[in-house]
Amino acid sequence: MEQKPTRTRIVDAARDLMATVGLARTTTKEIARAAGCSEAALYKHFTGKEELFLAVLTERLPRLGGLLEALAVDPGDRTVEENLTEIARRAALFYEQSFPIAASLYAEPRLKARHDAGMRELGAGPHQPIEGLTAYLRAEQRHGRIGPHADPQAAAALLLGACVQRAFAYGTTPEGEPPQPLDAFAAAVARTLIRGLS
Amino acid sequence: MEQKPTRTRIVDAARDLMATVGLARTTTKEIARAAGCSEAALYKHFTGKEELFLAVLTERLPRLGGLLEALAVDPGDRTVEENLTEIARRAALFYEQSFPIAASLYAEPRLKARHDAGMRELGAGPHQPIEGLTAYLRAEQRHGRIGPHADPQAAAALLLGACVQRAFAYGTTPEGEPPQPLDAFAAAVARTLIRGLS
DNA sequence: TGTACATCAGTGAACGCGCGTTCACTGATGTAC
DNA sequence: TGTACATCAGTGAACGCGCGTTCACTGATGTAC
Repeated sequence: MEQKPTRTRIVDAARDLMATVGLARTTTKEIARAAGCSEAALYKHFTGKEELFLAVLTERLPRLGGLLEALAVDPGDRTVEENLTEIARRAALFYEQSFPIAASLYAEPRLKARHDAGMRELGAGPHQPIEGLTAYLRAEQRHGRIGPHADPQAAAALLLGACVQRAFAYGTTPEGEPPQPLDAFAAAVARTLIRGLS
Repeated sequence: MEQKPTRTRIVDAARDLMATVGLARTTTKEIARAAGCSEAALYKHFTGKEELFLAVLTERLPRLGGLLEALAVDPGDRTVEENLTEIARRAALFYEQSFPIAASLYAEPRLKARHDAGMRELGAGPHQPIEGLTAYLRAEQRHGRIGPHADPQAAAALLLGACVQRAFAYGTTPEGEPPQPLDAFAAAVARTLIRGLS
């Protein structure tokens, strides 16, 4: 049976523990146990625990970039509502996965600051999806498929905000299940954003 | 000079440390130092550290309930857009304050679970603002001030989501300043939510 | 009034534990000649 | 081919430190008679 490289197993193990037992209880001992190596082995691959966590954050957290940039370049032949529904669907999934880990960084501001700095250097970070979606909406606006007086940035903040909020508010229910299935949620927010309250 | 009761000083000190140095570095030693008492004194008022944190969460985190429920009962004589702008303003301020602390609970799922359970018992929690805003929007719908086919729940998720997202994405910038002043942000999201993208 | 005792908020010093990290070492693999 | 040495991923055991918690104690206040 094929064995992945030790470094990979370590980073995977750390990521899994962060997602399940939380940053505070992700100790070197537990990481080593889950990765099937000694604690000392961690220090062959990382200078210390903080570097290991940074590796998890940069190498194992999903990105949302792709879809948004692709759409901004070529909106395709789907309707705006179809596109926004798909974006909401993917964004909600993305935040469901990444929010718990990203949020836990608030408990360790030093680690968070280092991660934020690293992200900024790559031009990434939590503001990136907003900018990507804003760019897509501007493109649609140029094509005349959304109104000339609409506010793409506000619209992007609304749509992605609803997706973040879903992860934030419903990681809280007893068994963590949101009140509304993903597809219904995505369709409802996209539709409401487009039509407004009139 | 008047001296506040020791318990109050302890909870205040813990809250301040959680907000500044983060949950992980809020140690009993630092709390005692900031409160101006001995570490042993903490255990005269709380059975342990976790109980102290729960006290901070239930006694020192702001609530958003009031405004929303008041509006649901009596929408007043302001326009829907004026009301939503004010809601967005207050919600953004609310999340700015409470989000960093609430988020850091993801690092300590055990503490988070106990807090969530306590909130649920009080009928509170992060879903409460959504329900409150949904109720307000339904009231406006009955008054005919928003369209009969609009989706109040989706609209509530969008508006409050944008406010959460603001706290989440812009706690990240180098000096933490959002790109848009609060009032402009609130006006833009309220306006966009009402008018849609047409 | 004085005296004896109870109560209670708060303390200084210690305790044990679990944590991140380091150390001397091993055993497998590669390489020079 | 065999031999001597270098390299390197990984280990078991130990280390020191900082943490949350406890303990025996103090001093102020209240109360019964």
